[in-house]
Amino acid sequence: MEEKKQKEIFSDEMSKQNYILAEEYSKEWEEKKVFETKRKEQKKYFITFPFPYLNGAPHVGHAYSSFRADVYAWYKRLKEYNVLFPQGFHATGEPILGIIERIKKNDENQINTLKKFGATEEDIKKFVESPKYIVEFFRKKWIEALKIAGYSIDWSRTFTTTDLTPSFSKFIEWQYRKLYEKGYIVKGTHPVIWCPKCKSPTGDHDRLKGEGETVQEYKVILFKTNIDGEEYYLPIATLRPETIFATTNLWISNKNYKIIEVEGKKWIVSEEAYKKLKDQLYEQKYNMKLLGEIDYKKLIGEKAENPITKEENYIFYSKFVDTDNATGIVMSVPSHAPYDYVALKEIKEGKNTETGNKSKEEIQKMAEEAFKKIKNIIELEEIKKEGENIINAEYYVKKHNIKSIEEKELLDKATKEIYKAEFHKGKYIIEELKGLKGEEAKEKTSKILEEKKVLYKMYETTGKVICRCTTECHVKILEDQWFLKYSDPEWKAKAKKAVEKMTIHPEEARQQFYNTIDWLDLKACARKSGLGTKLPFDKEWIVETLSDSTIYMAYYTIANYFNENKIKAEEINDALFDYIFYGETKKLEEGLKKLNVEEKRKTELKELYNTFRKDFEYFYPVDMRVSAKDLIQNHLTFFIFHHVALFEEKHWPKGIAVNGYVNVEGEKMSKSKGNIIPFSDLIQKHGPDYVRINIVSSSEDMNDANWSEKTISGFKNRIKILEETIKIIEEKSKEKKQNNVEEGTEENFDYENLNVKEKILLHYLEKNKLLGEENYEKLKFRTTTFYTFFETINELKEYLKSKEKNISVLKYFIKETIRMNIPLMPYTMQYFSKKMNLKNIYEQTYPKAKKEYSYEKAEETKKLIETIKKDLSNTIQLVKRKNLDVKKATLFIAEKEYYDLIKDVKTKTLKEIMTSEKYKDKSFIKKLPKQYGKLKNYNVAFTREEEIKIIEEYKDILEKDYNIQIELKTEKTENYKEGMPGKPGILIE
RNA sequence: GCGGGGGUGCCGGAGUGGUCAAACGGGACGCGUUUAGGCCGCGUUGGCUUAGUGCCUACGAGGGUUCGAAUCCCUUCCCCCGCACCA
Repeated sequence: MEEKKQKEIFSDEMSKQNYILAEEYSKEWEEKKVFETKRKEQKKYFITFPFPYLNGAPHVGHAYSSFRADVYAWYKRLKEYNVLFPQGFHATGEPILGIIERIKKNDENQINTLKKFGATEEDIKKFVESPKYIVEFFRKKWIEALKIAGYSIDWSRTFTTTDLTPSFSKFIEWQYRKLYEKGYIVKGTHPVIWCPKCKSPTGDHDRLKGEGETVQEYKVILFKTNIDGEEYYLPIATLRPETIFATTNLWISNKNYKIIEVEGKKWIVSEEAYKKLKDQLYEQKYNMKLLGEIDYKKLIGEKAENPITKEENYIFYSKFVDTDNATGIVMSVPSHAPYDYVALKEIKEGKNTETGNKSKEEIQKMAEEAFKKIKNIIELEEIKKEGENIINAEYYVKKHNIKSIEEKELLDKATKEIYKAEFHKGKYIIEELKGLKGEEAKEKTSKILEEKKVLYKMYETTGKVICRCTTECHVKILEDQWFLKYSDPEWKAKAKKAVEKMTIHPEEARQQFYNTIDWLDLKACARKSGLGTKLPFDKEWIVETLSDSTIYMAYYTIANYFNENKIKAEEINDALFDYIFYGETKKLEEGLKKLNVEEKRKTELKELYNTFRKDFEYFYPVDMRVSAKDLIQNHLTFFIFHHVALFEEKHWPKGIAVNGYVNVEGEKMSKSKGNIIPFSDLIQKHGPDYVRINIVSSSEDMNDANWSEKTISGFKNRIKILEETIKIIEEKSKEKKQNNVEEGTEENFDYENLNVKEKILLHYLEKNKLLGEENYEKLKFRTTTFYTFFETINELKEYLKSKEKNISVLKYFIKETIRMNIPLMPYTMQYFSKKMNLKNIYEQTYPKAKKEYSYEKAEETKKLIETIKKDLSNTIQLVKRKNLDVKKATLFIAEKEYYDLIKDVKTKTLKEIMTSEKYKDKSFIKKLPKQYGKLKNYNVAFTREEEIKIIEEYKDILEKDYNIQIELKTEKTENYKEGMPGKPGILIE
């Protein structure tokens, strides 16, 4: 607190006031334990927000979702629910260890970030000693920030994952043993992008280069060859095995190759390939062994046999062959691969530099021979149009004007294009593949090759991937990996059922959940490094981060007892968890028996476990989980999966609300832009309520929110209006007290005797209550704010322009407005509540809309006044443009007959009206024929008398708005300006 | 590539068949209030026109359905997000 005081940087007095209120009330609420929720008779509402990761302090990005959760919690409290809103913290996994690593390496970025969040040099030194210090540091920051910001969190139930909370680890172990028993956890192998130096999978965020690259499966096909009388195999690697029907030659690089043994055959592969195959279990699966090395020169100009066509293909060198890609041996299909086409053409033209043990002429001759073999096996309509015998690749090479094998960019482009065209639109014209589509041709070819036992698989990255440690990565197949079996159809079906029954805001998100459930496959659920709980049935492994954060909400229901030391982690076991969550009495006895405690304690514990069971039954399921949309594809869906796997249907989650991301001043947040504002800075500068309402109302549904400082003024200005109104009320009641007049309450205004302005004020108040509630319910807080705050206060603003103000009405209006806006600005509303003698905000309810205050002509009255205002301002502008003084406006109410006329138009013909005696002398009758059609649809809401009365009443507001004297004339006088019903004539003087 | 969501005024964003030149919020500008600033009030913010009016052009682009489309259908271009062992 001390250091905070020093950097008082409030944007203005109002922000400062708000912060001071926050300090006062948050302390008071904490002391009174206002938000500590206990089981009671009242209906409950359990709302959660995903626990934040403790590798940083909260920033503006966290503010949005978490404020949404809190606004909803406040709202449900106003709706008389016993709201449970707990908050834990997350520390499982690598990131915290990552911080330590980076500090050790003196990473400036990291150190600056830590300092930005308030860490001192001392702190940073300590962080290196143990992750515990980092966790403690950030947890403190988080709790401080959330408390001052007015979050209505039950802190008695907080905890941090990992073995920092041993009882939680026990809970995770229970979960995993259960899933294992149910067959939802299985062992298997899995290819990952791997850093050989770090000896760990290299995720997107760990990459220096190659973000977004994934694992790709190459087909490896054996071409038989004979060198020095010995049989060897050249394993070519390809993504398009179906083109094997049109090979002309093979490509190798100019580096020496390794000779390896695979399933008893001698393969020739690049050195890099050998290492990769080793990591892809070739030793285990195919008994791979390294035999020796072979000079690439020996291979050039030799022949190898295509296993399908049995044709002999020459082996050539080409520059484009990368020994670090797949096997380092490539089959050449010049008809369908631009690289092959250009490379072969170059050799044919004698541009080849590496001829091995052969002469240049020999190689050139061989190339000529190979070139003759080029033939299309896939036909493309658009190329056929150009001419019969055009080779597809040739066409694309010409299209891009590719001259040499060096033009990599163009070649890549051409390769992509031809592949796309052939895959989607190509027709196979060879016997074996006739009539097949792209994917089918691939499959069929693979099948043939498989039968011939010349087909293998190899994994490669889709592009170069370089680890942060600057090592190049490749694909490794992880063995004995633990997986969650999200592929299980029954499990999927259950998850879908849960989604079906769930309340989801916004509704569009539901489809995304279904898609995710369908798409999820085996998911690795354990890793070897990082913080976390050990996998109970295989202690080498640690339960992976995302899968240990799926059902922890259940732990909240009992966490307080562990926090209060009523029970220790040793005093719980699987059977007892079973009892808490399933209520099996048998399990209670069984679990207690297993505990290594005294009998006396067992009796106490039995009592306690009964309480746990009751608490769990009372609070579960989760009623609403509020989170950002990026978690749909992972966490939130896992949350559903694990619940349906482990809990009874009545305890499945009931609601999920997702929201967008947060932009700052219209820009994406990013470290490089430096626009990640720490939460505490925001609160300090603007005051918690203004931060809250400003960000929560900036967006809704899945749209991205925006943090903009400018918009805060809109809230402040309107709060000022409320303040001023309260001041008016206070002054009036002082006056009354001095005069011994009894103070007015909202009950003592007589609705029937209120004037139109007041009725309208009340009408909109009641309407906004209703609309506010409707939107609160759906977490559409932007719309909520629109009604409960802007619209409501704008109405008030208009009313305040009146000369005479009904204090009782104002009092009622203010009280109801306060109640509507508690979730959006709790501290301010608490302050106003005190001033208005209302209860504390946490004891209040959402104001019920009073039907009897709805005023049927409200819309019409508003329209009438708006029309007059618009006409007045238009006319005044026009007069002013002529540089004339504007002092007075006279409004002429249309003649009485005009009102009759409008009625007549609806029922009578034009002729009848024109000839009517009644309108004979009236000037407006001359215009009637032209306007007849229009007038037929003209809607007059009021009688002449009503209209006069309304305008009379609004005279003061009009005078104030235009700073002009207004006179209302109901008779035709000098300078008469003709108007219409609902649209008086105007004379400006 | 697959899946999801979008393209509206100076900006953010309402609007999903007529009441739309487009709510609401913000910005800019002008006027009023004020010693001044802030706040507040009024107004302007596609073009032309006008004592409170009328017209034209507009809701990514093109085409269609309709008496009538920002809103429905088709085509097309563009943007954002996710695609896994990473939290």
